[in-house]
Amino acid sequence: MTRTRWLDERERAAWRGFLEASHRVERALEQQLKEDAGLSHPQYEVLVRLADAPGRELRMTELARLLITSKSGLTYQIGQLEKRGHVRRRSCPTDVRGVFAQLTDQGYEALRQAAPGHVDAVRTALIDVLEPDELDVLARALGRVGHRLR
Amino acid sequence: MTRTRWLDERERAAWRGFLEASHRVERALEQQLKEDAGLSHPQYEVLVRLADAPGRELRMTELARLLITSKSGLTYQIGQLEKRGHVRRRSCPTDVRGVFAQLTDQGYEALRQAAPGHVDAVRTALIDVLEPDELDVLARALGRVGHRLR
DNA sequence: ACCGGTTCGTTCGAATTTGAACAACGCGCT
DNA sequence: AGCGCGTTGTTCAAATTCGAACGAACCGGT
Repeated sequence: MTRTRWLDERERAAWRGFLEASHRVERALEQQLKEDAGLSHPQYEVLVRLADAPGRELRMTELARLLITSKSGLTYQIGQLEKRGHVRRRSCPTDVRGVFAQLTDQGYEALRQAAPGHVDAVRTALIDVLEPDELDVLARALGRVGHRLR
Repeated sequence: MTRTRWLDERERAAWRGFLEASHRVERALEQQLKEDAGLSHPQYEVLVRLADAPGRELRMTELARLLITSKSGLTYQIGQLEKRGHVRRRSCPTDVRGVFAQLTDQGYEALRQAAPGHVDAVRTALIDVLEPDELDVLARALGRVGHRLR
């Protein structure tokens, strides 16, 4: 066990900046989505992932993995979205245990209506605040960060 | 109302990278802290902010602002930390409504013990994954992002 | 066909978070 | 001094999150 390598000025700035940015961006998006579309950010992400998937459906476990959430948490959110008719559950033909979460037409429509406001918010909060070169560095660096934590 | 400016490839990569990184890093830190120190990340941050403050104490509202959390949420967490003896409440002399949250010696000690493991985790998850120049860009860019959302 | 070890999704209880409502107080202006 | 408005911290109910436990089902090797 070696002595702790504390963060120097630059590292501390990067860490604090990352923390504050992620909290504030999350907060801003949450508020915008709830206000304009009646959706939480996790719920919106569910719709996005399903819309991008073949057949607009994904297995629960796979979806949970994509959303970086717990299985039980996803069960709850899918339940909520099912109540609203945005999502439907379909049992997997090849695996009795398996369950597909499938985006309904109504869910797709909800996503279509929510998307523009959300993208605007993402731009306002993050993207349009960055210079083009910063954008690339962010994508590469944070992509690596996310990748190494899988 | 102009037509929506959707995200192009680079922007999408930056956005997704940011989202995934923040979720995974948060998750990794939460787990490490809970496991090694019995503290949640929010709780750890409370201790840090108090330790850095003059007199090791801060007003509730000010602390909530620093932590980017709700006042009610802070009330809860301070209650938890008070139970453990890490924090004590002190009423403000110049404002009857005011309450100082003050770090106890025991709380300081808990922070001292938790800090090395936490810093290690921050390095592993984020800092040591970045190149020096990426570190600077991150600090500057995300610092701006956080600042504009205040 | 049959174990042993995984994997699947849900359920359950506990912990946490939030916003609204609230009571009490400070502050500036008349 | 008194009024009006903003602030302070807490309480409350509701929503959300997580991990552990669970029953059920899959899968590979025998």
